[in-house]
Amino acid sequence: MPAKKKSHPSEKIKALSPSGKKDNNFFSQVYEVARQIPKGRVTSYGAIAECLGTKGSARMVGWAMNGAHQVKPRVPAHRVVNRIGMLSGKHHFGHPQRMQQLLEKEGIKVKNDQVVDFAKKFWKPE
DNA sequence: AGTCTGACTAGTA
DNA sequence: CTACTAGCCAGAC
Repeated sequence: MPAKKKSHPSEKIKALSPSGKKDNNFFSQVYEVARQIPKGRVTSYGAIAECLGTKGSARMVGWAMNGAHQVKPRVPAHRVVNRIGMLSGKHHFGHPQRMQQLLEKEGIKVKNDQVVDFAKKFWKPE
């Protein structure tokens, strides 16, 4: 029975220790940047990673996003897509169409799992 | 302790 | 254009 148990990184976040954990710091940074994404804009994992100084570790950003669903304050993970504007993370939402719906609700047009005018909607973190 | 996977990206063939 | 590889780093087994 091929049942791969995918643990969510958020478990760690939820049980974060105020004492200080470096992994938690990285996650927090990702969330912080993600929250700065203006409504109606999107960004890419690589952009966030670069902003954090960990360019090349875009995977870690995606991994951090995996736990963003239950992090408080809420993180607009739906505004984060891959470099070509594709909703690569839609499968990680409650429903695969949830992400697209959230984006369209904010004025982002999505077609075929891709953000329309991605270059115009793209927002680069500071 | 070694191996595999992953919401990524850039480069090469 | 597509296919594959390497780098990245944390977590699960």
